Amino acid sequence: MAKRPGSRRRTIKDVAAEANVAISTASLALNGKGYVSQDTRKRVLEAAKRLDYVPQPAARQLVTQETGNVGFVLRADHFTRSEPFYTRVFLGAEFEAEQHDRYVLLATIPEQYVPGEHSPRFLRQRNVDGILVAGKVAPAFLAEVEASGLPVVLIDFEKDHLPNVVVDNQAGARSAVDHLLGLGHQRISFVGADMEHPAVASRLDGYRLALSAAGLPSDPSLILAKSGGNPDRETGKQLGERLLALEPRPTAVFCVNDATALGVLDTAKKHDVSVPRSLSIIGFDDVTGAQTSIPSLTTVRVYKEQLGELALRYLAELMGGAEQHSDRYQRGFHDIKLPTELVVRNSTARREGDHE
Amino acid sequence: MAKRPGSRRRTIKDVAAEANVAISTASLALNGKGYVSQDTRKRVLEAAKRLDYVPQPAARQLVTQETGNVGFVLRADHFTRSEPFYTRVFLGAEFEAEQHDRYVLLATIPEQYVPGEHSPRFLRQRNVDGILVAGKVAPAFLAEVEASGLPVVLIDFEKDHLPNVVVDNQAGARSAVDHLLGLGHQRISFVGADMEHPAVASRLDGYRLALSAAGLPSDPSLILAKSGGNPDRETGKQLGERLLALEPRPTAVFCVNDATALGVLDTAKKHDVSVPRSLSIIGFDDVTGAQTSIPSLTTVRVYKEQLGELALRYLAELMGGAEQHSDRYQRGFHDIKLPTELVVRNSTARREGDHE
DNA sequence: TATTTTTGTCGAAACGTTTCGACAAACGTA
DNA sequence: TACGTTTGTCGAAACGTTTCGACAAAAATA
Repeated sequence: MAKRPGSRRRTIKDVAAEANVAISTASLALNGKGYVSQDTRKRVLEAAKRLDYVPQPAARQLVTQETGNVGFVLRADHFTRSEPFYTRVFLGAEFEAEQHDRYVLLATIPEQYVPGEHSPRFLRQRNVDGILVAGKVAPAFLAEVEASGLPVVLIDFEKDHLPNVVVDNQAGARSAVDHLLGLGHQRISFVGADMEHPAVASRLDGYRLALSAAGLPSDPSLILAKSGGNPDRETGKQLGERLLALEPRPTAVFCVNDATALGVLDTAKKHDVSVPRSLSIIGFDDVTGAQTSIPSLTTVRVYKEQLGELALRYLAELMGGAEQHSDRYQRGFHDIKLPTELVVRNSTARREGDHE
Repeated sequence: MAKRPGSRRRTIKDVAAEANVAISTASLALNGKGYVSQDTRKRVLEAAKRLDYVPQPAARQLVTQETGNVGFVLRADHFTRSEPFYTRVFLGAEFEAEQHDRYVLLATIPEQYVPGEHSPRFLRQRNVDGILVAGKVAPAFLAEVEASGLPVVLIDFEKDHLPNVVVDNQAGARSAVDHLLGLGHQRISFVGADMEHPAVASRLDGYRLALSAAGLPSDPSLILAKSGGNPDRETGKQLGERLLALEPRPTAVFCVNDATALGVLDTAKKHDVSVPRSLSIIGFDDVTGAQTSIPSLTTVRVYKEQLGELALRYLAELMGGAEQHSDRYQRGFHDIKLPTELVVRNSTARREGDHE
């Protein structure tokens, strides 16, 4: 492990010499390309191992004109928010990148993005071969990325025709509301914010679908939504007040995410409304706080690491050979939907007085 | 902004041609090295700007034998914990790295580190010129880093003689306890866990120092500490129970961090002990949740981004010219202590019945 | 058997920078 | 004036890889 101070880094030249072949042959053998006999391949590989040879990325990059890096961009406020959602997505991407022998360069951009000023450095320097964009970002940024001509995959966000990997929000929401319906609830509210966000919109769709599939009318007064803003705990608290004021009061509520669900829970506690006895609450995401709240939160689990993993794999496909790439393109597989899982905890229960 | 599809990337050769100088001269001018006349320097710079020239990192790396990258390593569980402490540290480092035209490669390691198996890829591939290590990590990892011979700076953690950047925990703790003393409290408890952690130990030192400076005896029964474990909210809840059981009950408590402080607050609420009227609570770190808790938490603010910034600057110094480096070394400036700031909110108050 | 195709190996060129050494002009100083 | 030093510029080498084209031996085909 320890390097002798004077020991030069081994190069492919050393390996070639050790294996008694030409440099080019060594390269071929190492990369499994072209015609190399069994015997020499083995000799080269052994020599490489013996010398502890590690190829120098810079040299390869220079000739292949690829950087071996992918960029990962998200909004700073998303990255530093207390629920490490995107941190997990990033780690998933980083993990998968390792399999592809690539590095992930992280860059954050502000919510209010100004193209020239806030552009990620690797974009200006063209130090990446592809880009992952996680979460909602300013349109101006996406325009810039598109203009760069680099392959890009969006994560947890949709825009135009851009390739993306998203949670199956609609199906997830549906499973949540179906769960409530199965518990005998009929008057089920929806709580959410930032309705323009595609993910939020899909979750509302799922809510509506579940209700209509159950033959229930869709009552607009049950849909409590702030059109702008962020679906955070504070918003949940506020909308929780409106929820409790409804007449008659809903017996269950589907919240657009766990943060708002926890906010609604706060408000319920404040007004001494027993959860889940008088009110069932269900969230979405399965954040860390969902397990430790009192009561613990029934929610729809999202596999965050997998989101990053799949996105990177997709991006790798777009970057590698243009053939497969256009294949996928032409077959119209532009988005990948990641299934969710309903996690039943203690914030939901059979409707009071309901007899199965 | 948009690249014409067929347009080759500009090279220094293009710039040289445009400015009518040799490639070597262009390089000199661009990098501000050697002797270049005012006039030609200007011509080269203008040509570069006109052509939108961006040097290709790989080519430079190949000749300088530097990677231009620094590694940032931390434990996965630290990175994904819900308080984005290290995320902020990372962003600070990344920001500063930009000034030095370097990229930061992030790698996480597990708590139980096995050298061969979990080694960050950039360490094996030697794809970094220096390493930042944030937070507590396994000794085996640090040994590996040391053996690699790469310059390293620890952040928020101390080990042996390794250069580090840490919060001035002792002074911060002292300011916290001084604040409580100033409010008339005399019976002040300490709540913490993971006492072997250098930062925790320093905070306890600060606590003791403040008390003895005030002429108060150090009462061991007031020090509630789990020796192992993590100082998290759950731990705070548990130790909170022990705190409230003390006879006579302390009127104030200094918690080793905000997470435990919030846990103590939970317990106080549960037992209907009014905060801050009957019990003053003060934390450390100023996490996001400290502002929104009820009551909001008085705490010691830590400048997380600055921690990363300073660490990277320090590392850059160690990587750049060996002269300055050894200078600092020999002068013994191995650690940098970052000042804290007391943030007074609503969880601390004058001792009941105390008259200034 | 004669010819083409496949297999295996090699030397050399290329990628885009920095830096070394050579050289000459301009500028000091004796 | 003569000579050393500073200033300015340049060509060429070097960094460590991949890949191209040449070549020959072996194998397949006619």
